[in-house]
Amino acid sequence: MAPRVGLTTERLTQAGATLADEVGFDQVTVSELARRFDVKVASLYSHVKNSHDLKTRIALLALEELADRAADALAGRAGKDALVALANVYRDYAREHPGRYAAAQFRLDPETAAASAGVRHAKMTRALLRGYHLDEPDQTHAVRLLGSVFHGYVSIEMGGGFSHSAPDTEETWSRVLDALDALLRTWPPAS
Amino acid sequence: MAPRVGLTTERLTQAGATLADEVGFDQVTVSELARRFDVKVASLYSHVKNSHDLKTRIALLALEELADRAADALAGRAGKDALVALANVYRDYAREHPGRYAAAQFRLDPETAAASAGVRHAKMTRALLRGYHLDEPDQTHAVRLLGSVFHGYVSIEMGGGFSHSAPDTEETWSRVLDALDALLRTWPPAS
DNA sequence: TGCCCGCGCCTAAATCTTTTAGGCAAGAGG
DNA sequence: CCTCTTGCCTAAAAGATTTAGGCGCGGGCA
Repeated sequence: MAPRVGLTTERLTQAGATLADEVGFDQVTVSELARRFDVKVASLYSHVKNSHDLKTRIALLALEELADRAADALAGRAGKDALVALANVYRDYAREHPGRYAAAQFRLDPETAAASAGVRHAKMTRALLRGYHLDEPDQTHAVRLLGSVFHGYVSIEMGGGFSHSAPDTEETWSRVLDALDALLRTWPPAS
Repeated sequence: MAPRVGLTTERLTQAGATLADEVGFDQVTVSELARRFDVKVASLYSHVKNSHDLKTRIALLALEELADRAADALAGRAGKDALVALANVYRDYAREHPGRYAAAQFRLDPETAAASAGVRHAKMTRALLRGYHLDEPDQTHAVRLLGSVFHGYVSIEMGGGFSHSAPDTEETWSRVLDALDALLRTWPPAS
């Protein structure tokens, strides 16, 4: 028999992410992963604590990848240019890697979340907003609005929620970004 | 033994929804449901086709409940009043019934989705937008934007994504609705 | 070179969920 | 009063999760 396959936590996480993209994040199973490595299931338990641990690692991987892409996209851009670039990072990532994107939504316990790349995401959105000259607490409100729109749009679109309706989602997406840009430039005062 | 417990598809769906709120939608299992009815697992399979069928029914139930609440909330309201009311229906429902809300996001196959209360939701959002005098295709863009913000905000908030940051989410929520109202009143033309 | 020891993968086993097939009996309708 | 539907049962197979413990190969020791 092939003596040693060379399992590591990192390889398992990577393979898990690939598997997620292929079959969906919640179909990611320790058994299926073992099958792919042609290895007995129990062998994986030396590298990941359990199924939940595996999923957490995939989630953290996805968050890192997303943050890396976002950082690249924001480099050298400002204003609406940066807004569009960041928005497209999320949308494109979700399309290219649906399983990983779903993983990025995996509910992490607070300590894990605090140590994750999630904080980088928040920082980048804040950096983006510097171009719109919003003071606190409006900046935080805007960060949350942008997060909501990006996540909400992408997840509804990927869930097929916008299908079979008339204007294609491409056009809506660009008009939504126009609208957000306009909104950020003239952020309304508290009512 | 208790001869007949009185299982029906409806009671199972209801109990499944309650279970979802208690333990989370993806912890809803045929076995757990059987346990709650103090009945053997196989007995449930005369009432629901399988696990996926059960979850679909819970999803449809949640969509109906949400649509009913939305219809109530919109009755007699217009403009920003209606906007805030509808937004709060989603947010409150998610807080009261997290499992059901998660169920409402369950990916339905196209035919099922078309026959679901999902279409009522779209119609109500359009009704709301009549107060803002948007013509097609802008109205559709706005429907999608509102759906994205509502869903995105609620799911991030429930996932703890907004926790431990300074301005409380209550304030952000009201400012986001202010912003959306302002945006809809001055919807920017195509760039 | 030879040995040994830890790590990587194994077997075994318990527990749980899903799903199908077939059976018995209680209660509704004639 | 009989029968037939149907509601819940037993039985069983298949797959997932997780733990406990074993054996051999390769790298580091002498």
